[in-house]
Amino acid sequence: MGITAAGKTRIYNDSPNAHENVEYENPCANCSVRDLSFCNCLNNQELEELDAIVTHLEVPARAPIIDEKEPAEFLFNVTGGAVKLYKLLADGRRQITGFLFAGDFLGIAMKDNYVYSAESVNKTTLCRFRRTDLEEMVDNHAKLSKQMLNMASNELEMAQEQMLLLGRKTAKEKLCSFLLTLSKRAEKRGEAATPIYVPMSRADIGDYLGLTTETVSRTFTNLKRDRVIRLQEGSMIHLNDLEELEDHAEGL
Amino acid sequence: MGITAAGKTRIYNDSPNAHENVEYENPCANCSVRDLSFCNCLNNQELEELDAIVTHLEVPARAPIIDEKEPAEFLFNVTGGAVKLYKLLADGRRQITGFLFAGDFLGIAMKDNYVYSAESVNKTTLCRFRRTDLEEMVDNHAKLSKQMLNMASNELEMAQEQMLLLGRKTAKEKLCSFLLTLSKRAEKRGEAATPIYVPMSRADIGDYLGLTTETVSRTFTNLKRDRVIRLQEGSMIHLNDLEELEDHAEGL
DNA sequence: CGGAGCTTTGATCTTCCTCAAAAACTGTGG
DNA sequence: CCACAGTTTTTGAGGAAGATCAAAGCTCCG
Repeated sequence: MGITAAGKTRIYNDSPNAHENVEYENPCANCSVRDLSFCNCLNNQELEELDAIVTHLEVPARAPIIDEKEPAEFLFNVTGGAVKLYKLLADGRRQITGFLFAGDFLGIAMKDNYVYSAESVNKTTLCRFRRTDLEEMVDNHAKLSKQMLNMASNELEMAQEQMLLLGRKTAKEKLCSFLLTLSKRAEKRGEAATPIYVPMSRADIGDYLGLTTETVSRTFTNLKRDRVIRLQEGSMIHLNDLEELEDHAEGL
Repeated sequence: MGITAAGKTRIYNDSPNAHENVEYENPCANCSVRDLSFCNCLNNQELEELDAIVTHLEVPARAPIIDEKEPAEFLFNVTGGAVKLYKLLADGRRQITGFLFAGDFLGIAMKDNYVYSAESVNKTTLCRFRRTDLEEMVDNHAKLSKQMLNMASNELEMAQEQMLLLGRKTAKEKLCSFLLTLSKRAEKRGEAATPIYVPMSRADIGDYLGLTTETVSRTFTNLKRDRVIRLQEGSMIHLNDLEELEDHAEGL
């Protein structure tokens, strides 16, 4: 079951007052997260082409978005909220392979079938593209193709960093690396490096770092005790000393 | 120090009898691993363009090829042998992020500086390209760009599978998954699914699977005892039952 | 106010790591 | 072809990080 399931999603275009809002005339050109997204390489005319094939969606927390092994009909761009990507083993063990935030693209590494599942972490907004539509557009716009390659290259680098984390870091190093990465990504989106918004559960963090919920919780407790971090209201975490955190992340 | 270091590498073009061998007239067109490589999408004329920018190298076992953080001047295509890619932590802990074999490309995920190091496992042959040369060619040939995106996409999928392995699998599952992956890749290169050639050391395998040398060795011993595998001459490993191995790899 | 789900804490257990030494293999020179 | 030095692999004993099992606190909502 994907996000097309009835009752789980809302399509912006269906909203009763869409025609009243001038922004809906050129949604892509006026998109607030465009300069974070793959489409920032397109000019206004090309953005209109994109408008013609895009559907805007909003999904609640914990809504399935794609399912591993299902036909890869749609690709997405995250415009708000957060998404987790994950793979499962037969007995239910789960590995979260990444979190996506505003501006991140979902579906780069795609065959004819999805090779992982995706679920929203909190309330999330997405641009949805039919894969065939977007592929056609990529074929006709070399800069889009270059952009995609660039994004794939970045994801690959992040994946390699995550392999180092999963294979060789301790629980404390893993958690510090995670917080630091969230901080750096927030900065890239134009947000503050601290405090950072950490909407995912302890279980999600554990499944991302190759730890159990309990170990994540205990490690958080230790970091609080050692005044490395401070938990704040509304899932915000303050990082007391980025340099120190960097050292902890590398095992120094 | 990279493969350009004196005494470490031999450049085929420099071999004294290069002009005597008709194959050197159109090396790329006559390349034996072309249908495994990125360049299989090029026609004969384009292969000549490629010939103009390629250098053929041979490196012995355990030769450094690229070093993390050095300027990314060259990209490579592996034509024979095996290469390991790895990242290091400050205290020497190492994570091997992948092994490359004939037909595999080295350098997809590249910024201006290398983001990982690479070293030959055994005697290895490579095509070397200056990054600027290859990028220019990619810019002028849309099918090359598409090919690169495809390869990046495949690597990303492998990376995600490896994250699942590193984060959530047991030692036995890790080793079975590793052997099975080697087998499947050998098949893709047109080799037999078993026995498979496993030239890397126990330490390398450990650093790839997030285990110690000792644990790898012990797990091998168990697999031999349980008649899952049989070690043969010359680093060959016979897989007794691929289906059974598949089950062990998934924890079934 | 009450209940479901999430987080934290505690006690115990297991897998894998570490340290150590023996065994097997590799390549080299005599 | 063999001896031997260096390296890699295997095996063993003991230890530690993190997993598991269990229960108590919190939080968020209806």
